[in-house]
Amino acid sequence: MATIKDIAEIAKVSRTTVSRVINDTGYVSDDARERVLQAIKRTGYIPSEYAKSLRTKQTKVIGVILPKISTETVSRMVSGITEELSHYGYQVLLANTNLDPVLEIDYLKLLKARQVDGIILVATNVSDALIKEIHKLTIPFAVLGQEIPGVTSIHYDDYQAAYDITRHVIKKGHTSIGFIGVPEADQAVGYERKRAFIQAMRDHALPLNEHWIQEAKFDIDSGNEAIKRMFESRDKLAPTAVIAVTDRLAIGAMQYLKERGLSIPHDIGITGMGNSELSRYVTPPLTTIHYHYKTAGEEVARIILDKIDGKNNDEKKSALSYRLIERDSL
Amino acid sequence: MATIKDIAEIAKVSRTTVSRVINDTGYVSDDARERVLQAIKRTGYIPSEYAKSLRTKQTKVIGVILPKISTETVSRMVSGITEELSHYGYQVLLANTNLDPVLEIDYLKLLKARQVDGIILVATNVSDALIKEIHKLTIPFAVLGQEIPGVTSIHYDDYQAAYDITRHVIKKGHTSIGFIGVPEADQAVGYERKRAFIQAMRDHALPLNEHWIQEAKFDIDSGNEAIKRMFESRDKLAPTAVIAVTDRLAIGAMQYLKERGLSIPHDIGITGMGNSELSRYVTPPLTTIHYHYKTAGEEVARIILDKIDGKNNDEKKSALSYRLIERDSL
DNA sequence: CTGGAATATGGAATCGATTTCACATCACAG
DNA sequence: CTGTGATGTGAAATCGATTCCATATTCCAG
Repeated sequence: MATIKDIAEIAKVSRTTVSRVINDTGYVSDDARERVLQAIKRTGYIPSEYAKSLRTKQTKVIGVILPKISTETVSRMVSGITEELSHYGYQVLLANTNLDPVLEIDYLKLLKARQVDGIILVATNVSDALIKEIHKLTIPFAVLGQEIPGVTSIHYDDYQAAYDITRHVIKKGHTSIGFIGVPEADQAVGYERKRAFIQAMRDHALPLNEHWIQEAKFDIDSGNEAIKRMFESRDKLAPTAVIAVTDRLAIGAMQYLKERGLSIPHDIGITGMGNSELSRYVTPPLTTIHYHYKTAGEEVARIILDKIDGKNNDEKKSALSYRLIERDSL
Repeated sequence: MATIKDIAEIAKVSRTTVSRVINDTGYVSDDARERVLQAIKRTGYIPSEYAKSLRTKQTKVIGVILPKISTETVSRMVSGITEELSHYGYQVLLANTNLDPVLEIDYLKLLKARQVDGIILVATNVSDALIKEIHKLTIPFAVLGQEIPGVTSIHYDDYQAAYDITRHVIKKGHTSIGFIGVPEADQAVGYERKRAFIQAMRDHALPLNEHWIQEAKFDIDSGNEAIKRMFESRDKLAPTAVIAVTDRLAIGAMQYLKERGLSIPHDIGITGMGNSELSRYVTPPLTTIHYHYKTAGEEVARIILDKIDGKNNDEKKSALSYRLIERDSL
């Protein structure tokens, strides 16, 4: 690999002048510029980003920490992030934690060592240890998907969305409504959505049957098992509609209902949340909430860039919009 | 941010000794080591990766160029790559080209400037310009998903897989078989799979109807339109089975067939390729080919690491296994 | 008790860029 | 013709680490 020194020698100028040509700063005679440009072309010289970063303290890299890349939600967010950042010459250093909370903190340190210009955390569960570590950070930082006190974050209005969909189900005439949630450690999906469901039911003076409120993990099978528990509870009563906090959960539940010979939405209605691609192509298509994941990625990228530029350095919250998508499952 | 110089001053030793403690090399007295460790803890010092890389010529970063992150195939591959690399302390710098061939080459240069230790290209269409650029590369390089002459690559045995599924359809008793492909610029999915289909038909002395061989793009709607063209050809004949080169194409086709009131697989059978999550949950579930995408990611990561270690520096091809998954759509 | 190996430490060069500063030349206004 | 601002260039410091080499001390074998 050629270095700036080689170019300088070939072009018979100093390294300083080569640097001036590359960065288009200061005064350079046409003659010198031409010789440098020729030398660069001949050697295929590319300036080392590492040496540059060492000197300028700018890396043009944003670290992105994510829980698991191979989910639709996350990959759409990342897609938005990379697209937006690339417009400004920034690149993304990925850190995939695979849902391991220890790795989350490790990666935070690793990214610090790489002196990335900013860090975006795509969050699901947020441990106290992580929050502590985040507050120690001195570089621009933002969270996507959850709300963390004192930290800039883009999150979905999970409460309102879940409230809306519950009200929608009620408006359709249902009074016996089941709920499939996830552990409350996930603030947004687990806690907020459940709280909204319960509140909406109370606000409409509808009864809450404890057997009808089930907790599952994030996968499809888990949704299947959760609704099974609902139907096999001793009191032999079953809801006429079920709200699942994710599409996959809803789809798992639909499997069970079909196996049991129940017709959707005739015998029982069901709704999901997330508008995954899956939700559009199952039979019947799933009524769900559409979140603008990619837009959220773009948004958080812009916020980080603003912070790097020194604008907008204070904490900021923003909730992204959603919309209810009515299909045939309810 | 504290630097090695600060630590040296606090611990009253030279920078050399601090470096020795950090990297656990050479001789350091227990006393000195203790003071350095204390200083590091007190200041929260993290060595700069940039400075280190500049000196050692090792970045511990692998560049990954991909066409589009938000597809299941790619995100599963990336998941395999990051997981495997993280075991060896490597990180991934992502370059998302969003299917822009110009960006592919730009990113290749960008990654070179960052002096990544190796580059993995997840490929769909491979232009000649790109191949030329690849051959100029001096750092470890591997391709995932396509075969490029003279370049280490992991690819799927697309020809054999497509041949197998065609034979499978024929064995089920079908003789009038349609095909939905993609442009042949995509060597693996477009060219090889089509070639295999045609060969299998010939080998079984079955007729090829030109109206029944359609070309589509990669999305679901495109599959819908392709089969529509098949059914609306003037000769009024329709195949009794259709092979689509991707699951999404197959799913688009299924939509059309359902709208037309045809029963799958009774009136017409259909198959996809890829075993996307979608394929399992559509109705009826899709017969398809399962590829081990994540395993492929792990495999290519290991190959790159071997190359970095100097082992296995020569060109290498390897084809990953697949298996036919029979479901109810055929 | 002496010489070589093992232990311990630091000075200084180095990696490849940017940036500050000093200096040289030139043009032109007054 | 002289002073001043614009133009052009390079020497040297700098960023934050690693590493080679020199040097100092200690230890033990012969």
